[in-house]
Amino acid sequence: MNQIVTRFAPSPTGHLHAGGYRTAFFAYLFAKKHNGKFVLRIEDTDRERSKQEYTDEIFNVFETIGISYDEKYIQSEHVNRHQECLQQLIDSGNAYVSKEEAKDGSGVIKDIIRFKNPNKIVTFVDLIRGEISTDTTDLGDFVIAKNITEPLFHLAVVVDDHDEGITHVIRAEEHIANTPRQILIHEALGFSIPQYGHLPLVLAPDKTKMSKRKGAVPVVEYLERGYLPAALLNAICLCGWNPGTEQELFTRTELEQVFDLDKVQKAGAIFNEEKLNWFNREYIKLLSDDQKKSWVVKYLPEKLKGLSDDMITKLVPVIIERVNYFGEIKDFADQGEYDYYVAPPEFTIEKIVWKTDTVDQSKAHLQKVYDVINNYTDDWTVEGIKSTIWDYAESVGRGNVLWPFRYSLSGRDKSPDPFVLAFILGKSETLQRIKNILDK
RNA sequence: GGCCCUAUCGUCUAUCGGUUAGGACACAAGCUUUUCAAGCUUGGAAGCCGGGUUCGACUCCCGGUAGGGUCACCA
Repeated sequence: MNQIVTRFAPSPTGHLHAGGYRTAFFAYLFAKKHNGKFVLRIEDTDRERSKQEYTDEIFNVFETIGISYDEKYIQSEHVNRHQECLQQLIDSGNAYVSKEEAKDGSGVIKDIIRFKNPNKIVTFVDLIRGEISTDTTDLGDFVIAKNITEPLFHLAVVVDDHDEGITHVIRAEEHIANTPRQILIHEALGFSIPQYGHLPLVLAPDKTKMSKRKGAVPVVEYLERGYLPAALLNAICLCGWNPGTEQELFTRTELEQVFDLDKVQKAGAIFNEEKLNWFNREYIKLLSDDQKKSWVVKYLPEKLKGLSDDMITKLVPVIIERVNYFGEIKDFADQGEYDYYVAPPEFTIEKIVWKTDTVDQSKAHLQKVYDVINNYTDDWTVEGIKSTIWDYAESVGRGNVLWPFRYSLSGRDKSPDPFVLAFILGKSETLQRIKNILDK
């Protein structure tokens, strides 16, 4: 059996969102699964709308997310070949030049090239949907080139797919209606017809097609927000596809082995960002301490940049614990969440009390904590700090001691527990902050 | 509107004629060595409608409805 060759053929006319990249991943994964090749082709025949920055963006995202391609093509570099095939179609009577008024309103009469439609029923077996039949009579003699030197989409796609040896065209559902036309051109050119598989669309939250103002988050933006590339890939692949088991977390290798088109969904799906968050948290758990630290450092908010390296190292687990993606660190920082690591907090003395305690009672507990810590000489670890205070807290009520202790360090109703805070802050700063309250 | 595609919890989905319709995310409640987070336990939550076929339909067929795609000198 011939080697399978799939391709992803985006037009660089805008940002690609989850749907676009999902198409790419599925084509890539299908090729990998069957030991085939994956081709990336930039379809930039529309010179006016194509932008180099979008082409660059596609390459960058592929690089970042780790999708490799065996061959790369720029469609516009093949116009000579397209023209050649166009001429061949004209010579064989499968296409003809038509003098028509330009559609731009200028009233100019120009030559456009139309395909001579044989007006027949075209049937193909879609890899995902099964048999699809269309009466191409409805299509008329469709346009395949603006003029003899400017071939259009349908012609270019057919010629390139053939020349690049594409055996399986895996693309989005919106191309179903284009397929009969392209099959007709394949036949007219004497090319063998590839297999087609049309993926369902990734929808906006209201179940309609995505657009800039409706849920279409560019994949680069997810990457910029600090989602792990592997998590993003995993989440996108699980949207509209499942392995047939209850496994949801996959390594790249597993995906390449287990993915196949037969488990791809037929209906459109909404990409769920909550689920993406979950995937990302799962992937963060898998990171080494060093990796975690470098991600945190990369997204470190301005106000924490003066902190010592040692303190940042201690802060990493605390920060990561409550973040879905690394860009969220900034949101927490903006809410003042990390202020108490940088400087002693403002506090309201009444807030040190736990439930029914009085301020004086709470201060008495704090004084005890102060003394205990002051006399503590073992290693300054979370466990050590905890064990030195635990017995006292246990004897008079944990909340009665721990709440004022924690509040004196953070000045906030919500924060990590006091032992972790004390550990991060260090002994002298911890004592100083308790003293601040006692002196009030 | 024509043609084409699709239809299970809020979301992503399992089920390939017989199940208490399963899982995940999200949500709620409870538990856990103080708050938050995490973790653990429990819970609520679905077959679009109507006809067939069949001993038996979420599953097969037809119709309706709804949603989507496409009808460019864009891709």
